[in-house]
Amino acid sequence: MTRPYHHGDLRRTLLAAAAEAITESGPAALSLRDLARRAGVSHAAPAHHFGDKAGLLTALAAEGFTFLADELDRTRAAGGGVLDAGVAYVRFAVAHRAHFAVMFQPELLNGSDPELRSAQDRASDALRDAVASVQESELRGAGARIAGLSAWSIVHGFATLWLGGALPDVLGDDPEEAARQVIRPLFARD
Amino acid sequence: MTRPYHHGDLRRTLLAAAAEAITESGPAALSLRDLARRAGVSHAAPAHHFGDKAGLLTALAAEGFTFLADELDRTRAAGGGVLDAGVAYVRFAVAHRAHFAVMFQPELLNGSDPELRSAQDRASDALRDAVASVQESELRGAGARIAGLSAWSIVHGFATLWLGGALPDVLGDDPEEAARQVIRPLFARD
DNA sequence: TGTACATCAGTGAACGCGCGTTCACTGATGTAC
DNA sequence: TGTACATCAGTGAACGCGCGTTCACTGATGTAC
Repeated sequence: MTRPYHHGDLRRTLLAAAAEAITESGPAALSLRDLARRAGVSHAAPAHHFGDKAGLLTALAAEGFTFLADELDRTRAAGGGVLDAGVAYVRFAVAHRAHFAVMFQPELLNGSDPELRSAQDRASDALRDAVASVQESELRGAGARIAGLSAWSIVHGFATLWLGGALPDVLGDDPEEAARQVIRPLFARD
Repeated sequence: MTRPYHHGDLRRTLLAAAAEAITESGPAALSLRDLARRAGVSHAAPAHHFGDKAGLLTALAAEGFTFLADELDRTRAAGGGVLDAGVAYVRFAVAHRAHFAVMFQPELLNGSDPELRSAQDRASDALRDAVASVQESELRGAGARIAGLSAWSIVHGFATLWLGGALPDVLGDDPEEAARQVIRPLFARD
């Protein structure tokens, strides 16, 4: 009946609570005490797992890069092309907006954290693989390296603007469908 | 010799201090008391001008949209095309990264502020004008509306990734030159 | 199967700090006459 | 040119609050024998 002394999986629970809190009001408003409250645990507990706020956000960002890599790998395994990878990127950003909000803000993170580093590496490998499938002709003679950055820029920009509510209503409610339309001009053959 | 009682242009000074503080450590770390310290003014003074933190960030965002519109208008007046407008967008983001960091985070702002609204309108008019100059053929048959969103997405994404330090060193030090390379595949004719 | 002990997760009281907000005030500026 | 007065920008003391951090502690778990 009563709550057991040991939580069991507090680290995971705190990360989930952090994602929830960030989704509600952004990373700025996050406090460790608030997370403890959400997790139903004493306010000093989070420090045991993450040390401080940057530690927690770093763990969240690492988790985000892992999720992103998973999503891209899955798309690739299913035989998807670059366009599908782009849509997968947007799907990830929308599904995990809290993670996404934190992943590219280095000032909030411990950039040297090994777990973060390795998750980032996995994600950038997956991105590179996705882009490697573009035919030279599809990007009008841009080198493969630049092609990849163009693709990354357009999907990242779309996701950011979508999440910021900056895009017009014409695009409809479905972010994946909207993304496909907006991204296509970069890739479509004539 | 001694500081005069009236500051003279405190509002402007506070906005500049805010931009400086945000550039250093992001919007999360911003406090009105810190701004007052930077401006050499009593800690209660900022409230006179902005009410609260959201008010100040809203004013900053409005200023940002105005700067962006100015930059785009200038480019257009100089006879630049879409590609140049894209580069101008990136130039703006890099030159005013604090403004840029705040402009697309609606949860930090008073979305209904009339000054903000009108600055946003000016910027989106300028964006629309820039995109209107794209030839249909240049975007492979995408409608003009979609074309504009593709262009906006790619430059916004590039700027965000550049500022987040996420892009590889291959691109060099000059953001405008790098932007031109990365954006070009969306527009270049075969 | 039982006991002892080390380890570790989480507690809860205490602390000092920086914050936003309020409020009666004071100093400067501009305008009316 | 001079005086009175309204207006407004900025002051500074006071307040209560939520925060992160510390620390001695306690309860649970796992392992050695």
